[in-house]
Amino acid sequence: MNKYRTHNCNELMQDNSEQEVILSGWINKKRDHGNLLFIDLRDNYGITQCIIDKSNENFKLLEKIQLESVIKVNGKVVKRSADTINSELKTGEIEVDINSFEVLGTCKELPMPVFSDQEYAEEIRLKYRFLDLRRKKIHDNIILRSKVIAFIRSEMFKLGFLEFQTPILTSSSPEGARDFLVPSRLNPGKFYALPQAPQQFKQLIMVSGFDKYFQIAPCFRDEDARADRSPGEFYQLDMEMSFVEQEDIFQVVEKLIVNVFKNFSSKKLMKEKFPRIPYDESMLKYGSDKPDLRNPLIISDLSNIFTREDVTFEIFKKLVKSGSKVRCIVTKNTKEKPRSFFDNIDKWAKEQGASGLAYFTIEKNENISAKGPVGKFFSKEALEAIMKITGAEVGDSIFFACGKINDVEKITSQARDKIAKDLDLIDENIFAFCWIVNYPMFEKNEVTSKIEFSHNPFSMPQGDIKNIDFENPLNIKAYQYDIVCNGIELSSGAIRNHVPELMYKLFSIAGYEKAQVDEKFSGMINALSYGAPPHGGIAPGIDRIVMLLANEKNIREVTMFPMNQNAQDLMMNAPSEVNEEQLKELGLALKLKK
RNA sequence: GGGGGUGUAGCUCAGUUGGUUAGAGCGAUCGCCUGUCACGCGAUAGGUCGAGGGUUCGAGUCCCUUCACUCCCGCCA
Repeated sequence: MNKYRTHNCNELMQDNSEQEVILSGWINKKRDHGNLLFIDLRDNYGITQCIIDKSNENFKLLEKIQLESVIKVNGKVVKRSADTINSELKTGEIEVDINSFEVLGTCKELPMPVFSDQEYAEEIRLKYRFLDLRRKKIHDNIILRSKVIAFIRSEMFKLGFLEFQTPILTSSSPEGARDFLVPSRLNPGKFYALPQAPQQFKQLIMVSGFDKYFQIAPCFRDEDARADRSPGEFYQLDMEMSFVEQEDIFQVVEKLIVNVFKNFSSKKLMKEKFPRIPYDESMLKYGSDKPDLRNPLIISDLSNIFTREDVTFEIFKKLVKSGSKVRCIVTKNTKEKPRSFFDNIDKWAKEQGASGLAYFTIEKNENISAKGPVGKFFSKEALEAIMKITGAEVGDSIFFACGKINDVEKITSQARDKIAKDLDLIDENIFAFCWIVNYPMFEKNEVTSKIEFSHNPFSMPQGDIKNIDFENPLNIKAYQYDIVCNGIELSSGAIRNHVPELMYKLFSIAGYEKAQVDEKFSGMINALSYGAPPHGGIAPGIDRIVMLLANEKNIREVTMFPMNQNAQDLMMNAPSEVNEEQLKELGLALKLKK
């Protein structure tokens, strides 16, 4: 018999009454009646109420023990009387009458209470993460994460995928995020990089003939944090398949995601076959390539309206003439909304750094007219044209933004979220997935005017390889796709370019010489010239999937030992300084900015 | 790199127009209490008001600088 316990803290029931048992766990809560003491004993599985009174020689000792101490109790299971049953607890029909106890782990005065639903400052939670993780909500989140990952593994094996590990110490790559660098002792002056993703390795696995690969892969990117983005490291369900087209990958991933979300959440899926939205359409209708499809608001382009003679909104007309765009959002039946509703949104837009949002409400007395600060600038015919383009009806309001296309996309995208929130249009009990497809292969850097890869340089361009229009690279689309859920980017993937000549050509457009490509991507470009199968894949973010399933807004709530916003681990004191010897051995000297 | 929010007891927070000795709940310590499950009751301890500087007869409160945490922009193929 195990010396610490005969049962865990969640399994004793009426059937066990009169049994002598041993339980071990943390003291979750004490209720001391002076001559009678209740102790809620907690372990990973649940809580059992234990009881002792002054007739027991241990009573005085047990009374004094700190919460969160670890103790072992020997006692007898007794049925509770009907009026003392606690229906909140699985073990609420019984209690353990303590005979003797032993302290297994003492506990100092707590820096933060464990048994409480209160929220605490992030700093203290992270410093004492081992205490924070005892708290029910986050404890359950971490267990959920484990179950989700186990489920995904099992589904992937069922689908015929093989799991492989890829190197953590690898080479730095010029594209993408900043790398974490690791100095090499045996090769002074040279550095490994931690992988931003196992991108090249998984393609090499395909070239090696393994057909279907997956991995719950750690990825490292040295970029600044956000609520849904851990600094430093995160996990992807990395996968790759040979001899597939885009649609084959969609089939596999849709099935997997639908299974996972149905299994681990009671929320409904808006559609089980995810809508496929071309990138250009998404940018127009939602102003973003990660639209929240729970939000019914749609953006329309009204630039042409501002070239009409019977529209006299001169500021916008002037901007449109010089190449700016006008985009708008229609809100249904908002004519009764107070002036403050509209002004707040305009004020909010200014706070976001935009020049504000113009608005009016469509009315009809004898004729169609527009009510609002800028309503007078629009003729009846112009309003009818706007209504035709946007689908707006009498009683609806229209918000306008004007600016350079990137700026106007950004502010209308944010306004779409903001207005929907203000009008309470978003159903929180839905997961709305979609595929964003047909990404452009290249984009122009606004600052340098150089052509750059817009996503993944290894993606296959669309169309007949022999007839791709390399003269107009910005028109080339790629077999590149993202999954988006409720406005959160869950993953991106692509059909890869497995043709070396084509790869060199695309890299040359982005300003890379052949020799540079050979050097920077030596492993892969070399492999592609020794019989590479057509292949493609995707890499859904595990942390974000669990975050959605756990209904959390912050990724730290589903990460066991996260770092803070400045990429510091407050519990382990990482990163830390190293001593002179270590630096010397690596051939490094520090030259810090003061 | 830039912008916003927060910072008062171990924890969560209140603190009025600048005005006496900075408060509450939880936690801790001590005492009372035999059916609680957020047990109850009483008492005690606990404060560099994030730090530094300034204005003022007087600063938790106003001003400047700075630090920490956090959210956002940039960044994240």
